[in-house]
Amino acid sequence: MDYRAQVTNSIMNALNDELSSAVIYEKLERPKDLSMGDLAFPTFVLAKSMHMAPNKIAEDLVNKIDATNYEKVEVKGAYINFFLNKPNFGRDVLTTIIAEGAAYGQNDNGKGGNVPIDMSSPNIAKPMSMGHLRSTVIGNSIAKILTKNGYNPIKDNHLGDWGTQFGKLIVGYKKWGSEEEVRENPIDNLVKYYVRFHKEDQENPELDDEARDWFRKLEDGDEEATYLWKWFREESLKEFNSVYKKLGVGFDTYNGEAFYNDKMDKGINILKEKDLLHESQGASVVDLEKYGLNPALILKSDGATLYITRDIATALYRDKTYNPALNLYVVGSEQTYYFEQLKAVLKEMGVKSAENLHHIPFGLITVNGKKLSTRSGRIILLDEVLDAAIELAGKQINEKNPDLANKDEIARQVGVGAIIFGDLKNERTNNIDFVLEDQLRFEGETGPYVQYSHARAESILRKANNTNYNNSDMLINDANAWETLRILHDFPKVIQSACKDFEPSEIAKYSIRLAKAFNKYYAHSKILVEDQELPARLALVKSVSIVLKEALSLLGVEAPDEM
RNA sequence: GUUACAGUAGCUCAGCUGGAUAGAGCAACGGUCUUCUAAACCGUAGGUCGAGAGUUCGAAUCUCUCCUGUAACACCA
Repeated sequence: MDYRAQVTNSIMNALNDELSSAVIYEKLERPKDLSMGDLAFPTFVLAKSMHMAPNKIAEDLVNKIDATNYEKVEVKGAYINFFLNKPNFGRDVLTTIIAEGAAYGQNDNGKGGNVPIDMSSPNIAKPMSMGHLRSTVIGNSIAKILTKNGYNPIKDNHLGDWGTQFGKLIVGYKKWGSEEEVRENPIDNLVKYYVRFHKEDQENPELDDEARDWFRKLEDGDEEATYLWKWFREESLKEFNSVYKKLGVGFDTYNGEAFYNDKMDKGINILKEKDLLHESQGASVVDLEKYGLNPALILKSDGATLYITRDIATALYRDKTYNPALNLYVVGSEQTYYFEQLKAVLKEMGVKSAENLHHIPFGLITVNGKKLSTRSGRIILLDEVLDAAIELAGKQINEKNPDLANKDEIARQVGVGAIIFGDLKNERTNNIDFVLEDQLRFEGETGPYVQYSHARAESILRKANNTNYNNSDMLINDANAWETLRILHDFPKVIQSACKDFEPSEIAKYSIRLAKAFNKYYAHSKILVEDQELPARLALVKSVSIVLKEALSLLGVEAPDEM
């Protein structure tokens, strides 16, 4: 039921066509305070045309409004405040949620359209750091939100498994490495070679030439180079997958950069056919002046490809394979300019999905204000952070709920939940200066707080003798429950908005609002009391449980029934 | 230097397309477990919304200028 439309109608009927219903609908606002009602109409807009003071307009108008469907309609200053009929509203909301269950809030706006999501994308032979967490977790959540909105997301782990760094890696491995070392501890040792390479090439710049040679060999299909590349890739993936498992994230495809290695000619040919490629200082560029952008470098002066060459191939492939409704790239905000260039180049090429290409940027993670970088050794290992969180969650369980069954698994859900939720709670684009203690908080507005609220709801349902709320009249006469009911009603709207903005934080904030309202209700009203309203109250608790669990699920966070 | 993004309580952040006395969470101080999980709830304290102009009935929110911070800016990704 659209209560905003109902209020709009009430106002329309009291007016003489001074405003269109669309304007009224849009002008209606939600008062901050419950004491000011549920929806409010500010009369300022009418002041000019009616030549009256807003306060006077409000007083006149309220007398013409038919208030029978409301608890009451009141004037306060220039505002007309509508108080909805709480029992009816509550019954509507609860009936809907109980009937729809986890599907509550689902819509079909996406009409099944394919949405490839470029996400996670760790680099082979480098450890996954907190930066990759962001792309992984944001992409994963957006995929779930898209599904809830009727799209068909395709999570693509666009592995960084190609590029000049492999030349460097091979040089490093051959000079200072050994097979045993890599077998024993792949990523640690590969990183060691890589870091050493960067240290030594400052003294011996000819190392860079060697690295370039090796990368050329790799591109040309040289046997040794290819063998090493494959091996490094395989070992790295093993480690990545254990982290993904811990996080509970999966992918539909792992089409890394190498996958597109033999698919780049097509893009280059289109560029040539359309005469978009120009030579500049020995390299090939596309001029983007009409977009207000610098030229995009497509081929290096030695003819080697670049990131963008592969991204063009990727776009062509996705265009052909998926005919995407949306084309998403969850990549750090430092690449915003690059994606503007990519989009412009694709537009010039006439690639269809360029129009629907969205870079979904997220803020940088720093330590003491400094950027992370593998080669300098300034890095936060994702796996270590997750383990620290899981360990702490385990400790908390031993203190608070020592008899809990399945402790390890729940510690994982809570610890990982804290990290994921912490990442998704705030606007994507905020930068984060990493402090471990900040990540390991389980109180206040955190993932565990929301999980705990859900577990409390489930606990009540377990203790209830019968949960036969299906036959309930769903009528609750309790002011303490009102805020919770209102928030439950908002869920479908929040799902749409989060999808439109590609913003998981909207879901996270919503889940906190709901958890907070429910905890308040829980603290002020006794639920398990044998009276007439018990079934309705249980329906409310069940609804809270359903929606909290679903909200967390949209974030990629699990909701244990006990913790 | 150019461009982009940011500047709100001690700290971390919310404040939707401008609207009613600027909100949370941490941290501080105080209160609430013989009764549904205290990872909770309730209260106290804490702010010239970076500065200044402008638009408007009305600005943390829109426009401009300035200050500060971060990032990007051709052979990395």
